[in-house]
Amino acid sequence: MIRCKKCGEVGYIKKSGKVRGRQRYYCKDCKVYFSEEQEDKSPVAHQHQVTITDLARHLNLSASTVSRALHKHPDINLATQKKVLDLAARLDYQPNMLASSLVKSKSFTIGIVVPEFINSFFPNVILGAEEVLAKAGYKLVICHSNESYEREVENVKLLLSSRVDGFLISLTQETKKYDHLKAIVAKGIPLVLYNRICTEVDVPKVTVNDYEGAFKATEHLILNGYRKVAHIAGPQTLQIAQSRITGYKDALKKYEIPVNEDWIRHCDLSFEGAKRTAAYLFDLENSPDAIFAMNDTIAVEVIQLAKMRGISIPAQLAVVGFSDDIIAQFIGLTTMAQPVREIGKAAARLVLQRLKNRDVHIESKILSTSLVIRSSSSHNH
Amino acid sequence: MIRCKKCGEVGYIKKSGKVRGRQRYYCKDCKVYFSEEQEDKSPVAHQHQVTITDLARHLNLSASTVSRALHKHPDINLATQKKVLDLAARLDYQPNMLASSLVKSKSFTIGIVVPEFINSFFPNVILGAEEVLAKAGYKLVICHSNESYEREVENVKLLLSSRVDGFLISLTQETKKYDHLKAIVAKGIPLVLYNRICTEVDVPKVTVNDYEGAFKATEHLILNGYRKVAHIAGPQTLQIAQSRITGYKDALKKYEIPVNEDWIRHCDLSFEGAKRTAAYLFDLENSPDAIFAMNDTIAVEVIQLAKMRGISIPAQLAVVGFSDDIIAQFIGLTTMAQPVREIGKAAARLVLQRLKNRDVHIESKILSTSLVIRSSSSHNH
DNA sequence: AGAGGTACCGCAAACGTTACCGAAAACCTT
DNA sequence: AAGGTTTTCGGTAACGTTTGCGGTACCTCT
Repeated sequence: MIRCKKCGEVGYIKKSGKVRGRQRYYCKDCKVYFSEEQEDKSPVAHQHQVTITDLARHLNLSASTVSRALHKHPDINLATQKKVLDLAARLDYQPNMLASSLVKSKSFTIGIVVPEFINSFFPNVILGAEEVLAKAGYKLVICHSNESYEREVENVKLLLSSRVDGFLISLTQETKKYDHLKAIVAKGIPLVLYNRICTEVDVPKVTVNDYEGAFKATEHLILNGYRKVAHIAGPQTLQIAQSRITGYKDALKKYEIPVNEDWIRHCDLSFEGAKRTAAYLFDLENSPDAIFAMNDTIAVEVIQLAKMRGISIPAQLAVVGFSDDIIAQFIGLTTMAQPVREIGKAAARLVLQRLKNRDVHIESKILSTSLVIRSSSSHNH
Repeated sequence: MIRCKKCGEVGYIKKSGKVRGRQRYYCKDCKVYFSEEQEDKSPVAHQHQVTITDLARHLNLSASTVSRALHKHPDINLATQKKVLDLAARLDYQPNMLASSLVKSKSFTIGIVVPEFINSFFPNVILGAEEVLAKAGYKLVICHSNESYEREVENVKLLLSSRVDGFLISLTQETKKYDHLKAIVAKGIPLVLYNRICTEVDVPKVTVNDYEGAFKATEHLILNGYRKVAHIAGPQTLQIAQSRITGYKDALKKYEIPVNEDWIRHCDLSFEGAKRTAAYLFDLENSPDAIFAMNDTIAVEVIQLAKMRGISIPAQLAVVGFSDDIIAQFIGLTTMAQPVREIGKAAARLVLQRLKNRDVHIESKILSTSLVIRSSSSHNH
């Protein structure tokens, strides 16, 4: 039984609108609207953190003075500053970044989206980026797309909503549309692509010299006497996969080894995909005696399968990976090392530059790779 | 040459306060303060994202109506709603979470801090937590402390500043003080500890049955004929390290094998520390024939060193790890598997519960482990 | 044709900070 | 001492949203 607050007990109350939780009512006597009583209103706000106004009240100061004191503004008397700082420490005051970012329309955070972080590659990129950003007073918020295009788009939206000041993005293997990236650029927010890049958007990019890396990796196999070199490539959507294929092919051409298209197999970046592709190559009538894999994860799967089938490495089969993932050294995988940490740092430096100066065109950065020779491709190791 | 705006060209202007970038001046004629002209004022705000007020202006509506339309409030005419939604889509409107979190004093984000994420353990925890939280409409913001106590404290402060609604924390190996955790509890913000927990704060915790896991791992070694079982433990500060030691000792006791304190070595969670400790055990006059390592990373280092020294595994030395990290299967490491993903899920569920009902005491959750036997401890594998 | 109801929308306050502007008080000058 | 300076502080608007409350215009009954 709902009663009007003004005319007391009278029941002249009729139902009206349908607001969120509770209903609204109308009293024809008082000609007034009102809503249900909030009985479950928790009596005590359970999460009131200390605010600047609290500090001001305690010290008989204005909010602006407290704010300035906290920021050590020279206009404030040192004694007052000390009083404020002391109380802030005593009450464990934590500034509300939401409010401050809102008025400054700047959040001092950079959003990074990684497609995956089970392998050590992206975590290391993050570490590198964080190092540089921290020095510049920026925080890094990490999102991972889990190799899903939808999640990538969601992540971008989320970060846009959080009003990050800049983006560091590495694409998923399924990403074929780039509207979400273009939207970032259109809004004038600095964006840097790294590792998994695309050519469709005109922003600074950080990559390693994939072509050269693939070339050298393939050359290394050839020079070690392997003539039947296959390549397990990444998804066709990936720019880096394409570059590595070209590098692979060109290395073969240099040594006048015909390219066998059957030995170039695309595969997605899952364990199963890798295993399936490895099996395909093994089962070939004319099977290769060396495999250059797009990345270490795939290379490891190749080695695993080879072991299971009793194929000895590197006698019967040589394997070279890409990245020098942590796991590579444990299983003696020859691999093309990337300066992973440096990729993150470089990307971070580029956003910061862009943040400082939005107008000038900023160059992309191409880092170089280096071959780490281990036992999977050479008898001497 | 600075001139007073009011009295025109007259130079009666004297220097005054010292504000941020520019100076403030005082004109004794006009008796008025003013500051330098902002000449470098960029003519166009370079980052104005579309706001609700923009939409309102375009549609001749009030901000409140637009807000309600975006949230599909029933009070709004469907035609108006559609107009708003369409325009929002066309202009790629992204709600400003800063503002909305501010007024609702709720951010719908949970902060998770991990000590490290080079190994696959914590990334998987994150994946699990995210899955649960996403379903409940929460976002997860990831911070990593890099095994540094200071960074852990900083992370907590950062997350407090970001006004996260809850915390998921796993401690670093150096954490001995818990004031930062107590501060969270004092503020009434839900906190759940997982994996690297401590007993000093009374909050729900998620762990695996470390004692039992260690017991079984040790027992497995004993039952496979190894009598001289050593244990490389984690840092003494870690609760889980202690539990595992107890499990290890109790297993020995069960089979009436005397505990050799020389064979229990603490080590920090770095590669170097692990290697050093392994070397110590190898160099012992009476060296063990089996090692139960605190985690897989250490176990892997043990195996690496053994290989280098020509110690055959498992003939001369058996090794068992803990976690079933990705790497374990590649190198055939016997290990105690933890339901990693589940740890994240459980922790997430606990914060959510706590968020719903702040008063009731919430039970901690202990998940169970299972032994995965591979070639590092058994000839049959 | 009123009267009572409903559908739809706007006003304004609030969230916690920051920053511009101004002003009182304290401090120096002659 | 009187005026000029400087120091130190407060008022206030603004950032973009949300939401309670209230109003107008229309509709639907007798």
